[in-house]
Amino acid sequence: MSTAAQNLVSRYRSHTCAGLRANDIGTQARLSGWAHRIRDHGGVMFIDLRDHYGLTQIVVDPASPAFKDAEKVRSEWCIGITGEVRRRPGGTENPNMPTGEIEIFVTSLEVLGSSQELPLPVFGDQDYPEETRLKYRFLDLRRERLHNNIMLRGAVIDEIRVQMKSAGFFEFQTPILTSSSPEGARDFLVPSRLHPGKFYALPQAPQQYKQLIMMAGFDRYFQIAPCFRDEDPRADRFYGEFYQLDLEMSFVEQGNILGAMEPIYRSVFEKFADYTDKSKPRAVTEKFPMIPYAESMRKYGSDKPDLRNPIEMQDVSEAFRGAGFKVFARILEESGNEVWAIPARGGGSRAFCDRMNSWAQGEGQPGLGYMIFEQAPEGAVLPSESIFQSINEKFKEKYKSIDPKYFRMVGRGPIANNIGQDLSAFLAYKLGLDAGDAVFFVAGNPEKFVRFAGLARTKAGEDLNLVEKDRFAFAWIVDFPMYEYNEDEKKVDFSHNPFSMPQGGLEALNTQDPLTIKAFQYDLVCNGYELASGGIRNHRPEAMVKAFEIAGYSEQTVIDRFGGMYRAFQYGAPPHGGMAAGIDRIVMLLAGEQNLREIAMFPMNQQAVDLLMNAPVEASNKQLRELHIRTNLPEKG
RNA sequence: GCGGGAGUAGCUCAGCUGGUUAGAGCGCCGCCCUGUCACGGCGGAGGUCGCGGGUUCGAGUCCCGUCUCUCGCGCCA
Repeated sequence: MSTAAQNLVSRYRSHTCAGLRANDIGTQARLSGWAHRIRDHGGVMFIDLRDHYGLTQIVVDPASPAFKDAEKVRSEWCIGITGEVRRRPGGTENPNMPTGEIEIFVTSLEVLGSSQELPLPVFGDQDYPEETRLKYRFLDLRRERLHNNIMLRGAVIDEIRVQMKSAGFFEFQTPILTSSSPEGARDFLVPSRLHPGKFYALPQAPQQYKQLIMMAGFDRYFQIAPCFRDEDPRADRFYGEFYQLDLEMSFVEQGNILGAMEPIYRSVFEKFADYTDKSKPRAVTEKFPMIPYAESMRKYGSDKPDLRNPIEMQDVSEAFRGAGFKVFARILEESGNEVWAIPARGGGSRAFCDRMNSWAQGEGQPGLGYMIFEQAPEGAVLPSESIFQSINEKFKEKYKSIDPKYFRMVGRGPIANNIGQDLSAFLAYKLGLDAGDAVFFVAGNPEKFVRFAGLARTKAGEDLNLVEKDRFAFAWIVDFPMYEYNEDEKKVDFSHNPFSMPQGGLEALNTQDPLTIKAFQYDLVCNGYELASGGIRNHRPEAMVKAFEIAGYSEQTVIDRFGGMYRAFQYGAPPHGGMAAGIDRIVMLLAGEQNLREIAMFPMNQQAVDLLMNAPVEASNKQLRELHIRTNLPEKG
């Protein structure tokens, strides 16, 4: 017997509730666990006894001295029983449970912990309000689905650790009590007792530490790192604390990092692909496509596209410029404005298009223009290939051959009527749409409408059932812009990580319009979630100073705020880069859940309250005095 | 901070246009039942309809206010 198996045996049990099989028949066994389900037939009663490992049916009848005790047992009482392992009578075996061939005839029963009436049943998989579930999280965690999710989480982290180590990474711990970082999210501050008026901050990420580890020559680093951010939560974003697979590598370019990590992410996802259905493992993208940020925004209206949705948007401004549909033609007169098409395969019905239109109005849009495609009726005047070619020249594109079926395509709806059938048929061709399909249009300044266009793409894909649910669709999003224009503060700002290396280095910073500079900055996306984010770091102090100068920070500011790193850059900094992946989101996707609370043991609610532990709470006056803190609360109204 | 949804029994929910005793399933309590595995049958207890105000002969239902939860927006380099 292994040490692990021996450790399971004690005064309370000889086996776990998953341990007994037909070859144990006739032996004495002692089990402990919870009364999962009780079936009392008067003369004979059954209890499914549950522990972490499984279920075993125990049985008592009036011949047993334990009968009286057993009759008192209720759901979720913790009990220990002794009895004889018996073969179940012919025809009463349960093939659905691993222990289904046997049962234990109980001769003694000890109540180890009784239970009040349950606020939340453990049996069954019904949904319950978050508030109840979180307040009684210990009961919720007994339930099969959540219990399994938590075990999955541990297994995923184990697997990541094994993979990272075998890929040559070393695991290091970095401080939790550290210094505030000025960029990014709101910090958690920890008052210093020894330094009155000063504060530590919890790390939003070990960003500076891991770069310093590279300066220190450790070459490859990773950590399952707790990170802390004081921002409002979402279904896919915890309040307060979360875990990242944080890693950094020296002497690498972007391709080395993506090349090192892609097989690891893929194999972790492949390993647990069958978690939701043992007979149907979910497919994982074989080669992660690399999509430039600008292309992702154009095609999918998002920098974290769900690639299970096959819809790709296109700029079709040229079809509307100067054409008969006055609304769009007028919008296009303003420079920078465009018209984008959202092709919707199978969406060619008035009912669907009207539904999309009223959805768009609910999103605060004036509406959503559309066109429905049909076969041209017999005898209709059809456009010719030469008409298509001449329209196509406006798009400055070359098409090799045109399937004649597109000449037979007719657009329906007000927009089609205004731009004419030649253009409508051409749009069907350009978007690859058939009779029975539809296309939606958004017009205006792409920077303003791109978010809505992305939502419309998602909405159409989901409503038309175009999204392939049972797979993990990965992609690298690369070439993020280094800077963006901050409308509120009317200044140029870092768009992502300020420590990223600009493409073109110092020279680009000195010569290019900052808003056109791209960074060696990349995200890993999967099914519409941002799973990881990283970059090649800017390890040259003069380039770092220049990069911050463009965003309006002086060299002295850089020294004050990133003193350790600035200093380290002066002493032989190696080229380096890395990334950080959200462990919680990875587990959530693998578990097939939509909410992070389903994969965390003791999460807070959306109000950032821990209903189980009752946090946060007021500090005592003694604690506050030691910390030299006086509260200054808003007056209650 | 803002917007959507929700709040009725221990739990999940139903309760149409206002109408007299507010229902169902699960759970709980009692009785019956010796082969169930979502066991079954009979009976019972359990409700300030989130809270406060208003309209009305009459409010779970309509109006106003307020609280709580949840999803989203802002925020999250």
